[in-house]
Amino acid sequence: MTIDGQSPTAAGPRETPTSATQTAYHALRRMILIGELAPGEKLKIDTLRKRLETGASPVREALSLLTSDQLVERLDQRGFRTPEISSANFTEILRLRCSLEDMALRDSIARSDQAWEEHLVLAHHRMTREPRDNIEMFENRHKEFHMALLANCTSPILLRFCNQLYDLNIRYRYLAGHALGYQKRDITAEHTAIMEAAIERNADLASDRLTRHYQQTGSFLAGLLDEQTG
Amino acid sequence: MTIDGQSPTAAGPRETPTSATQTAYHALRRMILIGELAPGEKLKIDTLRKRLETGASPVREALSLLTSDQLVERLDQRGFRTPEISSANFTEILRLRCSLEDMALRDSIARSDQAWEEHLVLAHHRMTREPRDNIEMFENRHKEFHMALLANCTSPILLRFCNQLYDLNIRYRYLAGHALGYQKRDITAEHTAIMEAAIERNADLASDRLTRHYQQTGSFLAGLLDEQTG
DNA sequence: AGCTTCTAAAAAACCGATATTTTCACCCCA
DNA sequence: TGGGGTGAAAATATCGGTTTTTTAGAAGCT
Repeated sequence: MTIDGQSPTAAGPRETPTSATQTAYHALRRMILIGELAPGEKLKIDTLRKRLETGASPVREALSLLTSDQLVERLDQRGFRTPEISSANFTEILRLRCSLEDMALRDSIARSDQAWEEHLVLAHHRMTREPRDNIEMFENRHKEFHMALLANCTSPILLRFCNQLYDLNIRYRYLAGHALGYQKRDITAEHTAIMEAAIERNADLASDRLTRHYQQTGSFLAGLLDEQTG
Repeated sequence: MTIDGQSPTAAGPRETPTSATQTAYHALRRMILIGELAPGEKLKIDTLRKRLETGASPVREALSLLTSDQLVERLDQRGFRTPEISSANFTEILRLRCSLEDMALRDSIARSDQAWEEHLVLAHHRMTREPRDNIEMFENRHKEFHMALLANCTSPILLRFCNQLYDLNIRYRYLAGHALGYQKRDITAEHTAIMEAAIERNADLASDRLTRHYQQTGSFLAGLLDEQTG
Protein backbone atom coordinates (compact mmCIF):
# COMPACT_ATOMS: atom_id res chain seq x y z
CA MET A 1 0.00 0.00 0.00
CA THR A 2 2.95 2.24 0.32
CA ILE A 3 5.37 3.19 -2.37
CA ASP A 4 8.98 2.50 -1.77
CA GLY A 5 11.88 2.04 -4.05
CA GLN A 6 12.66 -1.59 -3.42
CA SER A 7 9.28 -3.13 -3.68
CA PRO A 8 7.06 -1.94 -6.48
CA THR A 9 4.76 -4.89 -5.99
CA ALA A 10 1.35 -4.81 -4.42
CA ALA A 11 1.75 -7.50 -1.89
CA GLY A 12 5.42 -7.69 -1.11
CA PRO A 13 7.02 -6.82 2.18
CA ARG A 14 6.64 -3.18 3.12
CA GLU A 15 8.42 -0.98 5.59
CA THR A 16 7.85 -1.49 9.29
CA PRO A 17 4.23 -0.82 10.15
CA THR A 18 3.75 2.34 12.10
CA SER A 19 0.34 3.78 11.51
CA ALA A 20 -2.85 2.18 12.73
CA THR A 21 -3.91 1.69 9.12
CA GLN A 22 -0.69 -0.17 8.35
CA THR A 23 -1.10 -2.42 11.34
CA ALA A 24 -4.71 -3.17 10.47
CA TYR A 25 -3.76 -3.75 6.84
CA HIS A 26 -1.16 -6.34 7.66
CA ALA A 27 -3.27 -8.06 10.28
CA LEU A 28 -6.32 -8.28 8.02
CA ARG A 29 -4.26 -9.40 5.09
CA ARG A 30 -2.80 -12.23 7.10
CA MET A 31 -6.17 -13.25 8.49
CA ILE A 32 -7.61 -13.47 5.00
CA LEU A 33 -4.69 -15.36 3.50
CA ILE A 34 -4.54 -18.03 6.15
CA GLY A 35 -8.31 -18.37 6.16
CA GLU A 36 -8.94 -17.01 9.63
CA LEU A 37 -11.46 -14.86 7.83
CA ALA A 38 -13.31 -17.40 5.76
CA PRO A 39 -14.02 -17.03 2.04
CA GLY A 40 -17.26 -15.16 1.45
CA GLU A 41 -17.34 -13.89 5.02
CA LYS A 42 -18.87 -10.52 5.70
CA LEU A 43 -16.38 -8.14 7.23
CA LYS A 44 -18.18 -5.99 9.74
CA ILE A 45 -16.32 -2.86 10.66
CA ASP A 46 -17.34 -2.90 14.26
CA THR A 47 -16.41 -6.53 14.82
CA LEU A 48 -13.01 -6.07 13.23
CA ARG A 49 -12.49 -2.83 15.07
CA LYS A 50 -12.84 -4.61 18.40
CA ARG A 51 -10.82 -7.61 17.28
CA LEU A 52 -7.91 -5.46 16.13
CA GLU A 53 -8.33 -3.01 18.99
CA THR A 54 -8.33 0.03 16.78
CA GLY A 55 -10.69 2.62 15.40
CA ALA A 56 -13.20 2.31 12.62
CA SER A 57 -11.31 4.61 10.28
CA PRO A 58 -8.12 2.54 10.08
CA VAL A 59 -10.19 -0.60 9.54
CA ARG A 60 -12.20 0.95 6.74
CA GLU A 61 -9.10 2.28 5.10
CA ALA A 62 -7.23 -1.01 5.44
CA LEU A 63 -10.15 -2.81 3.84
CA SER A 64 -10.22 -0.31 1.02
CA LEU A 65 -6.54 -0.86 0.49
CA LEU A 66 -7.00 -4.62 0.44
CA THR A 67 -9.30 -4.31 -2.53
CA SER A 68 -6.12 -3.35 -4.41
CA ASP A 69 -4.95 -6.86 -3.94
CA GLN A 70 -8.36 -8.34 -4.67
CA LEU A 71 -8.35 -9.83 -1.21
CA VAL A 72 -11.43 -7.88 -0.19
CA GLU A 73 -14.54 -7.02 -2.14
CA ARG A 74 -16.46 -3.87 -1.60
CA LEU A 75 -20.24 -3.75 -1.87
CA ASP A 76 -21.44 -0.22 -2.06
CA GLN A 77 -23.37 0.77 1.03
CA ARG A 78 -23.22 -2.78 2.21
CA GLY A 79 -19.72 -3.04 3.49
CA PHE A 80 -16.93 -5.44 2.73
CA ARG A 81 -16.45 -9.16 2.45
CA THR A 82 -13.78 -11.66 1.53
CA PRO A 83 -13.96 -13.07 -1.99
CA GLU A 84 -15.75 -16.36 -2.49
CA ILE A 85 -13.62 -19.29 -3.55
CA SER A 86 -14.49 -21.70 -6.31
CA SER A 87 -12.99 -24.31 -8.51
CA ALA A 88 -13.38 -21.99 -11.50
CA ASN A 89 -11.63 -19.16 -9.71
CA PHE A 90 -8.80 -21.44 -8.69
CA THR A 91 -8.30 -22.68 -12.22
CA GLU A 92 -8.36 -19.14 -13.53
CA ILE A 93 -5.69 -18.05 -11.09
CA LEU A 94 -3.56 -21.07 -11.94
CA ARG A 95 -3.72 -20.44 -15.69
CA LEU A 96 -2.94 -16.77 -15.36
CA ARG A 97 -0.08 -17.49 -13.04
CA CYS A 98 1.46 -19.86 -15.54
CA SER A 99 1.18 -17.31 -18.33
CA LEU A 100 2.35 -14.26 -16.43
CA GLU A 101 5.11 -15.92 -14.45
CA ASP A 102 6.38 -17.45 -17.66
CA MET A 103 6.75 -13.96 -19.07
CA ALA A 104 8.29 -12.60 -15.91
CA LEU A 105 10.69 -15.50 -15.46
CA ARG A 106 12.01 -15.26 -19.00
CA ASP A 107 12.60 -11.57 -18.59
CA SER A 108 14.17 -12.08 -15.21
CA ILE A 109 16.58 -14.69 -16.55
CA ALA A 110 17.40 -12.56 -19.59
CA ARG A 111 18.50 -9.72 -17.32
CA SER A 112 20.03 -11.92 -14.69
CA ASP A 113 23.12 -10.87 -12.80
CA GLN A 114 25.15 -12.16 -9.94
CA ALA A 115 23.23 -10.41 -7.21
CA TRP A 116 19.99 -11.92 -8.48
CA GLU A 117 21.54 -15.35 -8.62
CA GLU A 118 22.86 -15.12 -5.10
CA HIS A 119 19.58 -13.85 -3.76
CA LEU A 120 17.84 -16.77 -5.42
CA VAL A 121 20.18 -19.33 -3.91
CA LEU A 122 19.69 -17.74 -0.52
CA ALA A 123 15.91 -17.81 -0.80
CA HIS A 124 16.04 -21.43 -1.82
CA HIS A 125 18.26 -22.30 1.11
CA ARG A 126 16.00 -20.55 3.58
CA MET A 127 12.96 -22.31 2.20
CA THR A 128 14.46 -25.77 2.47
CA ARG A 129 15.75 -25.05 5.95
CA GLU A 130 12.37 -23.92 7.23
CA PRO A 131 10.60 -26.81 9.00
CA ARG A 132 7.42 -27.66 7.16
CA ASP A 133 5.36 -28.08 10.27
CA ASN A 134 5.15 -24.33 10.63
CA ILE A 135 2.97 -23.81 7.61
CA GLU A 136 2.82 -20.05 7.83
CA MET A 137 6.56 -19.54 7.99
CA PHE A 138 7.15 -22.09 5.29
CA GLU A 139 4.63 -20.43 3.01
CA ASN A 140 6.40 -17.12 3.51
CA ARG A 141 9.72 -18.66 2.51
CA HIS A 142 8.08 -20.42 -0.36
CA LYS A 143 6.71 -17.17 -1.69
CA GLU A 144 10.06 -15.47 -1.26
CA PHE A 145 11.69 -18.19 -3.32
CA HIS A 146 9.21 -17.92 -6.14
CA MET A 147 9.41 -14.17 -6.16
CA ALA A 148 13.21 -14.34 -6.15
CA LEU A 149 12.97 -16.22 -9.42
CA LEU A 150 11.10 -13.32 -10.98
CA ALA A 151 12.85 -10.53 -9.17
CA ASN A 152 14.98 -9.33 -12.05
CA CYS A 153 12.04 -8.83 -14.36
CA THR A 154 12.04 -5.26 -15.61
CA SER A 155 8.31 -4.72 -15.45
CA PRO A 156 7.12 -3.64 -12.01
CA ILE A 157 3.52 -3.87 -13.12
CA LEU A 158 3.93 -7.46 -14.26
CA LEU A 159 5.63 -8.30 -10.99
CA ARG A 160 2.78 -6.72 -9.14
CA PHE A 161 0.33 -8.87 -11.03
CA CYS A 162 2.35 -12.01 -10.30
CA ASN A 163 2.55 -11.12 -6.67
CA GLN A 164 -1.16 -10.55 -6.51
CA LEU A 165 -1.94 -13.83 -8.21
CA TYR A 166 0.42 -15.63 -5.90
CA ASP A 167 -1.45 -14.32 -2.90
CA LEU A 168 -4.83 -15.13 -4.36
CA ASN A 169 -3.56 -18.65 -4.79
CA ILE A 170 -2.23 -18.87 -1.26
CA ARG A 171 -5.68 -18.88 0.22
CA TYR A 172 -6.34 -22.15 -1.55
CA ARG A 173 -3.11 -23.61 -0.27
CA TYR A 174 -3.95 -22.77 3.32
CA LEU A 175 -7.38 -24.24 2.80
CA ALA A 176 -5.76 -27.52 1.90
CA GLY A 177 -3.72 -27.25 5.07
CA HIS A 178 -1.44 -30.15 5.89
CA ALA A 179 -2.91 -32.11 3.00
CA LEU A 180 -0.37 -30.45 0.74
CA GLY A 181 2.25 -32.55 2.47
CA TYR A 182 0.53 -35.77 1.42
CA GLN A 183 1.43 -35.39 -2.24
CA LYS A 184 3.49 -38.18 -3.72
CA ARG A 185 6.01 -35.75 -5.17
CA ASP A 186 9.40 -34.51 -4.21
CA ILE A 187 8.63 -30.81 -4.05
CA THR A 188 12.08 -29.90 -2.87
CA ALA A 189 13.60 -31.57 -5.92
CA GLU A 190 11.24 -29.64 -8.18
CA HIS A 191 12.23 -26.37 -6.59
CA THR A 192 15.89 -27.18 -6.89
CA ALA A 193 15.48 -28.15 -10.54
CA ILE A 194 13.76 -24.87 -11.32
CA MET A 195 16.49 -22.93 -9.59
CA GLU A 196 19.24 -24.81 -11.35
CA ALA A 197 17.74 -24.17 -14.76
CA ALA A 198 17.41 -20.49 -13.88
CA ILE A 199 20.99 -20.28 -12.73
CA GLU A 200 22.15 -21.92 -15.93
CA ARG A 201 20.21 -19.18 -17.72
CA ASN A 202 18.15 -21.80 -19.50
CA ALA A 203 14.89 -19.89 -19.72
CA ASP A 204 12.99 -22.50 -21.69
CA LEU A 205 13.81 -25.26 -19.25
CA ALA A 206 13.23 -23.12 -16.16
CA SER A 207 9.90 -21.90 -17.41
CA ASP A 208 8.83 -25.39 -18.37
CA ARG A 209 9.73 -26.74 -14.97
CA LEU A 210 8.04 -23.88 -13.19
CA THR A 211 4.85 -24.30 -15.16
CA ARG A 212 4.75 -28.03 -14.55
CA HIS A 213 5.39 -27.41 -10.88
CA TYR A 214 2.40 -25.12 -10.67
CA GLN A 215 0.17 -27.35 -12.67
CA GLN A 216 0.95 -30.41 -10.59
CA THR A 217 0.32 -28.62 -7.34
CA GLY A 218 -2.71 -27.16 -9.04
CA SER A 219 -4.30 -30.43 -10.02
CA PHE A 220 -3.67 -31.78 -6.53
CA LEU A 221 -5.43 -28.79 -5.01
CA ALA A 222 -8.22 -28.91 -7.58
CA GLY A 223 -8.79 -32.52 -6.61
CA LEU A 224 -9.14 -31.57 -2.97
CA LEU A 225 -11.45 -28.71 -3.88
CA ASP A 226 -13.77 -30.95 -5.85
CA GLU A 227 -13.82 -33.45 -2.99
CA GLN A 228 -14.85 -30.77 -0.57
CA THR A 229 -17.42 -28.96 -2.67
CA GLY A 230 -19.04 -31.87 -4.36
CA MET B 1 -14.82 -0.50 -6.56
CA THR B 2 -18.09 -2.27 -6.21
CA ILE B 3 -18.81 -5.83 -7.12
CA ASP B 4 -21.61 -6.44 -9.50
CA GLY B 5 -22.44 -9.30 -11.76
CA GLN B 6 -22.00 -7.63 -15.11
CA SER B 7 -18.70 -5.95 -14.64
CA PRO B 8 -16.00 -7.92 -12.89
CA THR B 9 -13.37 -5.49 -14.02
CA ALA B 10 -11.64 -2.93 -11.92
CA ALA B 11 -12.22 0.12 -13.94
CA GLY B 12 -15.31 -0.52 -15.96
CA PRO B 13 -18.59 1.27 -15.61
CA ARG B 14 -20.22 0.76 -12.23
CA GLU B 15 -23.74 1.28 -11.04
CA THR B 16 -25.10 4.76 -10.60
CA PRO B 17 -23.10 6.60 -8.00
CA THR B 18 -24.99 7.20 -4.83
CA SER B 19 -22.65 7.50 -1.91
CA ALA B 20 -20.29 10.37 -1.37
CA THR B 21 -17.39 7.97 -1.72
CA GLN B 22 -18.66 6.77 -5.10
CA THR B 23 -19.09 10.30 -6.34
CA ALA B 24 -15.64 11.28 -5.18
CA TYR B 25 -14.18 8.13 -6.67
CA HIS B 26 -15.58 8.80 -10.11
CA ALA B 27 -14.74 12.47 -10.04
CA LEU B 28 -11.15 11.87 -8.94
CA ARG B 29 -10.70 9.07 -11.39
CA ARG B 30 -11.78 11.28 -14.24
CA MET B 31 -9.59 14.14 -13.10
CA ILE B 32 -6.56 11.88 -13.00
CA LEU B 33 -7.22 10.24 -16.35
CA ILE B 34 -7.71 13.43 -18.27
CA GLY B 35 -4.75 15.04 -16.56
CA GLU B 36 -6.65 17.64 -14.60
CA LEU B 37 -4.63 16.28 -11.72
CA ALA B 38 -1.15 16.26 -13.19
CA PRO B 39 1.20 13.29 -13.01
CA GLY B 40 3.22 13.35 -9.81
CA GLU B 41 0.89 15.87 -8.23
CA LYS B 42 0.38 15.74 -4.50
CA LEU B 43 -3.22 15.11 -3.61
CA LYS B 44 -4.05 17.08 -0.53
CA ILE B 45 -7.13 15.89 1.24
CA ASP B 46 -8.29 19.32 2.24
CA THR B 47 -7.90 20.82 -1.21
CA LEU B 48 -9.77 17.98 -2.84
CA ARG B 49 -12.42 18.05 -0.14
CA LYS B 50 -13.23 21.63 -0.97
CA ARG B 51 -13.00 21.08 -4.70
CA LEU B 52 -15.41 18.15 -4.60
CA GLU B 53 -17.58 19.73 -1.95
CA THR B 54 -17.56 16.73 0.31
CA GLY B 55 -16.01 15.49 3.54
CA ALA B 56 -12.53 14.28 4.19
CA SER B 57 -13.57 10.68 4.79
CA PRO B 58 -15.07 10.06 1.35
CA VAL B 59 -12.03 11.65 -0.26
CA ARG B 60 -9.63 9.50 1.70
CA GLU B 61 -11.59 6.40 0.92
CA ALA B 62 -11.90 7.23 -2.75
CA LEU B 63 -8.15 7.75 -2.93
CA SER B 64 -7.56 4.44 -1.20
CA LEU B 65 -9.82 2.78 -3.70
CA LEU B 66 -8.00 4.39 -6.60
CA THR B 67 -4.80 2.71 -5.54
CA SER B 68 -6.56 -0.48 -6.70
CA ASP B 69 -6.35 0.83 -10.19
CA GLN B 70 -2.82 2.12 -9.71
CA LEU B 71 -4.09 5.59 -10.46
CA VAL B 72 -3.07 6.87 -7.06
CA GLU B 73 -0.03 6.14 -4.96
CA ARG B 74 -0.09 6.13 -1.24
CA LEU B 75 2.85 7.31 0.84
CA ASP B 76 2.49 6.26 4.41
CA GLN B 77 1.93 9.22 6.70
CA ARG B 78 2.55 11.51 3.78
CA GLY B 79 -0.69 11.30 1.92
CA PHE B 80 -1.46 10.52 -1.68
CA ARG B 81 -0.22 11.54 -5.08
CA THR B 82 -0.77 10.70 -8.72
CA PRO B 83 1.80 8.39 -10.31
CA GLU B 84 4.67 9.94 -12.19
CA ILE B 85 4.78 9.36 -15.92
CA SER B 86 7.81 8.34 -17.87
CA SER B 87 8.88 6.94 -21.17
CA ALA B 88 9.85 3.69 -19.47
CA ASN B 89 6.51 3.39 -17.76
CA PHE B 90 4.70 4.04 -21.01
CA THR B 91 6.68 1.37 -22.83
CA GLU B 92 6.06 -1.07 -20.04
CA ILE B 93 2.32 -0.51 -20.19
CA LEU B 94 2.34 -0.85 -23.96
CA ARG B 95 4.19 -4.16 -23.89
CA LEU B 96 2.04 -5.62 -21.19
CA ARG B 97 -1.09 -4.53 -22.97
CA CYS B 98 -0.02 -6.26 -26.12
CA SER B 99 0.69 -9.47 -24.26
CA LEU B 100 -2.36 -9.55 -22.05
CA GLU B 101 -4.84 -8.31 -24.62
CA ASP B 102 -3.52 -10.88 -27.03
CA MET B 103 -4.40 -13.58 -24.52
CA ALA B 104 -7.77 -12.06 -23.74
CA LEU B 105 -8.69 -11.47 -27.36
CA ARG B 106 -7.91 -15.04 -28.37
CA ASP B 107 -9.99 -16.38 -25.55
CA SER B 108 -12.77 -13.95 -26.32
CA ILE B 109 -12.88 -14.99 -29.95
CA ALA B 110 -12.70 -18.67 -29.06
CA ARG B 111 -15.85 -18.32 -26.94
CA SER B 112 -17.53 -15.85 -29.20
CA ASP B 113 -21.27 -15.88 -29.66
CA GLN B 114 -23.83 -13.77 -31.43
CA ALA B 115 -24.50 -11.43 -28.52
CA TRP B 116 -20.80 -10.66 -28.24
CA GLU B 117 -20.56 -10.03 -31.97
CA GLU B 118 -23.54 -7.68 -31.96
CA HIS B 119 -22.26 -5.80 -28.97
CA LEU B 120 -18.94 -5.36 -30.75
CA VAL B 121 -20.53 -4.00 -33.90
CA LEU B 122 -22.57 -1.60 -31.80
CA ALA B 123 -19.54 -0.36 -29.91
CA HIS B 124 -17.70 0.16 -33.17
CA HIS B 125 -20.58 2.08 -34.63
CA ARG B 126 -20.87 4.33 -31.62
CA MET B 127 -17.18 5.05 -31.69
CA THR B 128 -17.11 6.04 -35.35
CA ARG B 129 -20.20 8.18 -34.94
CA GLU B 130 -18.77 10.12 -32.03
CA PRO B 131 -17.30 13.44 -33.21
CA ARG B 132 -13.59 13.46 -32.59
CA ASP B 133 -13.50 17.01 -31.31
CA ASN B 134 -14.96 15.91 -28.02
CA ILE B 135 -11.91 14.02 -26.88
CA GLU B 136 -13.36 12.79 -23.64
CA MET B 137 -16.48 11.28 -25.17
CA PHE B 138 -14.48 9.79 -27.99
CA GLU B 139 -12.02 8.21 -25.60
CA ASN B 140 -14.90 6.64 -23.70
CA ARG B 141 -16.29 5.13 -26.87
CA HIS B 142 -12.85 4.06 -27.89
CA LYS B 143 -12.37 2.20 -24.65
CA GLU B 144 -15.77 0.60 -24.95
CA PHE B 145 -14.86 -0.68 -28.38
CA HIS B 146 -11.60 -2.17 -27.26
CA MET B 147 -13.19 -3.75 -24.22
CA ALA B 148 -15.99 -5.13 -26.37
CA LEU B 149 -13.36 -7.04 -28.31
CA LEU B 150 -12.22 -8.75 -25.12
CA ALA B 151 -15.59 -9.00 -23.44
CA ASN B 152 -16.13 -12.69 -23.98
CA CYS B 153 -12.87 -13.68 -22.35
CA THR B 154 -13.60 -16.11 -19.54
CA SER B 155 -11.08 -14.76 -17.10
CA PRO B 156 -12.42 -11.84 -15.06
CA ILE B 157 -9.02 -11.29 -13.50
CA LEU B 158 -7.34 -11.00 -16.88
CA LEU B 159 -10.05 -8.60 -18.02
CA ARG B 160 -9.48 -6.57 -14.91
CA PHE B 161 -5.78 -6.36 -15.69
CA CYS B 162 -6.48 -5.30 -19.27
CA ASN B 163 -8.93 -2.70 -18.11
CA GLN B 164 -6.41 -1.37 -15.64
CA LEU B 165 -3.66 -1.19 -18.21
CA TYR B 166 -5.98 0.53 -20.64
CA ASP B 167 -6.66 3.24 -18.11
CA LEU B 168 -3.03 3.64 -17.21
CA ASN B 169 -2.39 4.17 -20.89
CA ILE B 170 -5.19 6.68 -21.28
CA ARG B 171 -3.38 9.25 -19.24
CA TYR B 172 -0.67 9.31 -21.87
CA ARG B 173 -3.23 9.69 -24.61
CA TYR B 174 -4.81 12.70 -22.96
CA LEU B 175 -1.40 14.16 -22.43
CA ALA B 176 -0.87 14.08 -26.17
CA GLY B 177 -4.21 15.83 -26.57
CA HIS B 178 -5.21 16.78 -30.08
CA ALA B 179 -1.83 15.69 -31.35
CA LEU B 180 -3.19 12.18 -31.65
CA GLY B 181 -5.29 13.45 -34.54
CA TYR B 182 -2.20 14.48 -36.48
CA GLN B 183 -1.06 10.97 -37.17
CA LYS B 184 -0.75 9.99 -40.79
CA ARG B 185 -2.82 6.88 -40.32
CA ASP B 186 -6.39 5.86 -40.92
CA ILE B 187 -7.29 4.85 -37.39
CA THR B 188 -10.87 4.13 -38.31
CA ALA B 189 -9.77 1.65 -40.94
CA GLU B 190 -7.52 -0.07 -38.42
CA HIS B 191 -10.37 -0.43 -35.96
CA THR B 192 -12.65 -1.78 -38.63
CA ALA B 193 -10.05 -4.28 -39.76
CA ILE B 194 -9.61 -5.55 -36.22
CA MET B 195 -13.33 -5.91 -35.81
CA GLU B 196 -13.74 -7.72 -39.08
CA ALA B 197 -11.05 -10.23 -38.25
CA ALA B 198 -12.67 -10.81 -34.88
CA ILE B 199 -16.08 -11.33 -36.40
CA GLU B 200 -14.62 -13.80 -38.84
CA ARG B 201 -13.25 -15.62 -35.79
CA ASN B 202 -9.76 -15.25 -37.15
CA ALA B 203 -7.92 -14.94 -33.86
CA ASP B 204 -4.43 -14.82 -35.33
CA LEU B 205 -5.29 -12.03 -37.72
CA ALA B 206 -7.30 -10.06 -35.18
CA SER B 207 -4.60 -10.30 -32.57
CA ASP B 208 -1.95 -9.32 -35.06
CA ARG B 209 -3.92 -6.29 -36.18
CA LEU B 210 -4.67 -5.28 -32.63
CA THR B 211 -1.06 -5.52 -31.57
CA ARG B 212 0.14 -3.51 -34.55
CA HIS B 213 -2.54 -0.95 -33.85
CA TYR B 214 -1.28 -0.51 -30.30
CA GLN B 215 2.34 -0.43 -31.29
CA GLN B 216 1.83 2.18 -33.95
CA THR B 217 -0.13 4.44 -31.63
CA GLY B 218 2.51 3.64 -29.07
CA SER B 219 5.48 4.71 -31.09
CA PHE B 220 3.67 7.90 -32.06
CA LEU B 221 3.05 8.68 -28.41
CA ALA B 222 6.56 7.67 -27.41
CA GLY B 223 7.87 10.13 -29.98
CA LEU B 224 5.83 12.92 -28.48
CA LEU B 225 6.94 11.95 -24.99
CA ASP B 226 10.59 12.08 -25.92
CA GLU B 227 10.06 15.47 -27.59
CA GLN B 228 8.50 16.85 -24.44
CA THR B 229 10.87 15.42 -21.90
CA GLY B 230 13.99 16.04 -23.90
C1' DA C 1 -50.04 -19.99 1.95
C1' DG C 2 -47.71 -16.42 -0.68
C1' DC C 3 -46.74 -11.78 -1.31
C1' DT C 4 -46.19 -6.98 -0.07
C1' DT C 5 -45.69 -3.22 3.39
C1' DC C 6 -44.06 -1.45 7.39
C1' DT C 7 -40.80 -0.86 11.29
C1' DA C 8 -37.11 -1.38 14.51
C1' DA C 9 -32.49 -2.81 14.93
C1' DA C 10 -28.03 -3.20 12.86
C1' DA C 11 -24.60 -1.71 10.04
C1' DA C 12 -22.31 1.37 6.95
C1' DA C 13 -21.20 5.97 5.65
C1' DC C 14 -20.11 10.35 6.93
C1' DC C 15 -18.75 14.52 9.47
C1' DG C 16 -16.20 17.62 12.55
C1' DA C 17 -12.75 17.94 15.76
C1' DT C 18 -8.37 16.33 17.83
C1' DA C 19 -3.92 14.13 17.90
C1' DT C 20 0.10 13.04 15.45
C1' DT C 21 3.48 13.47 11.97
C1' DT C 22 5.83 15.85 8.42
C1' DT C 23 7.52 19.92 6.29
C1' DC C 24 10.15 23.87 5.82
C1' DA C 25 11.94 28.25 6.77
C1' DC C 26 14.96 30.06 10.05
C1' DC C 27 18.79 30.34 12.99
C1' DC C 28 23.01 28.97 15.01
C1' DC C 29 27.56 27.58 14.83
C1' DA C 30 31.74 25.54 13.03
C1' DT D 1 29.08 29.12 3.59
C1' DG D 2 27.07 25.11 4.44
C1' DG D 3 25.50 21.41 7.76
C1' DG D 4 22.46 20.48 11.38
C1' DG D 5 19.18 21.52 14.75
C1' DT D 6 14.52 23.86 16.02
C1' DG D 7 9.84 25.22 16.19
C1' DA D 8 5.79 26.92 14.08
C1' DA D 9 2.66 25.81 10.33
C1' DA D 10 0.63 22.46 7.40
C1' DA D 11 -1.00 18.20 6.37
C1' DT D 12 -2.12 13.58 7.57
C1' DA D 13 -4.15 10.15 10.50
C1' DT D 14 -7.38 9.00 13.84
C1' DC D 15 -11.32 9.18 16.94
C1' DG D 16 -16.14 9.46 18.59
C1' DG D 17 -20.48 10.44 17.55
C1' DT D 18 -24.37 11.41 14.02
C1' DT D 19 -26.84 10.47 9.88
C1' DT D 20 -28.26 7.45 6.37
C1' DT D 21 -28.99 3.03 4.44
C1' DT D 22 -29.77 -1.75 4.66
C1' DT D 23 -31.64 -5.76 6.73
C1' DA D 24 -34.70 -8.86 8.76
C1' DG D 25 -38.81 -9.90 10.83
C1' DA D 26 -43.62 -9.00 11.93
C1' DA D 27 -48.02 -7.67 10.46
C1' DG D 28 -51.47 -7.15 7.02
C1' DC D 29 -53.53 -8.00 2.54
C1' DT D 30 -55.13 -11.13 -1.50
